[in-house]
Amino acid sequence: MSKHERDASGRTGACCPGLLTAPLDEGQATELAKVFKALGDPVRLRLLSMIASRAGGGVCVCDLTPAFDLAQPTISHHLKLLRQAGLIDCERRGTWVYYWLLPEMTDRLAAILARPAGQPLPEPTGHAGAAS
Amino acid sequence: MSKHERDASGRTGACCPGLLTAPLDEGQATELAKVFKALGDPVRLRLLSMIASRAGGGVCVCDLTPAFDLAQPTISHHLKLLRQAGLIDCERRGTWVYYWLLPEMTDRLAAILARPAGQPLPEPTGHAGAAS
DNA sequence: CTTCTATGTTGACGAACGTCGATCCAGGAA
DNA sequence: TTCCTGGATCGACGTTCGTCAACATAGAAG
Repeated sequence: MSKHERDASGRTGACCPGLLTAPLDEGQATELAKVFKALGDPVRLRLLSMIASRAGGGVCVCDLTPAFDLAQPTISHHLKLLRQAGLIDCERRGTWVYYWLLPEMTDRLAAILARPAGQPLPEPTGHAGAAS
Repeated sequence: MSKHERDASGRTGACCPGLLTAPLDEGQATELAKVFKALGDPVRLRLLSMIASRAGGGVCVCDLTPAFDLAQPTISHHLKLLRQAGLIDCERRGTWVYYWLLPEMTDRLAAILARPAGQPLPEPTGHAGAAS
């Protein structure tokens, strides 16, 4: 089921030291954008969090669907996108299909968004007083 | 310039301990999805990385535009989306407009995507041998 | 075999998105 | 003032996305 259809999963070419330290090239940006785009939908975010927070063995689709006011094919479609983004994987066990998180991808995103240590935070020029 | 038009910047209601530990509710998901959607475009990712990697004082739009094969209004539009997502802010200095990163937002995203410590990684039930 | 249930797939529709040309606004220079 | 330049806004176009109903598929149970 998780055969050859991952688009932006494993290899990025490098370890991606973060997009906050050096401008990333077009290829990296395109690949990363696919994953972020997969996260750019409330339904998929909730699906991912429901799957990720169930730490054991995987979550059955039949547990996910009733949490939404959406038709079953819609849920299936969102799960497919999350899978193609390399964020989750799935397996059929008898009648049901179970999904689980691929923490490598979320780890990678977290590392990319985190700044090295305590980046200088370039001397507030008078602005930067935005978020609470 | 950075007045009242941020949509998903500051307050989330809580500190958001991460979407990997507990299923997030509809409101949190909707708000988070706006930010991830802003990151879900290669051009915006490159813009953000170019802005973020210039640690001092901000980047002029005139330094950003020539890096893309896009018309100037398109770049302006992408910058606006990044600003509405609370990821960057800008200021006019004379003739030019300078953009800079709002690290609070990227910090928040990184924290949300990171798992608490070394999450159990739920005893591979036979699957989980997917990636690489 | 047939039947039932749980999911994935297909095709279509409206809405949102990315892009552009044209235009407008803000500042600096003459 | 009038010009010019950097950047934002507007309106429109084609593409992509989210959603659904209909259908297809995979196992389990008769």
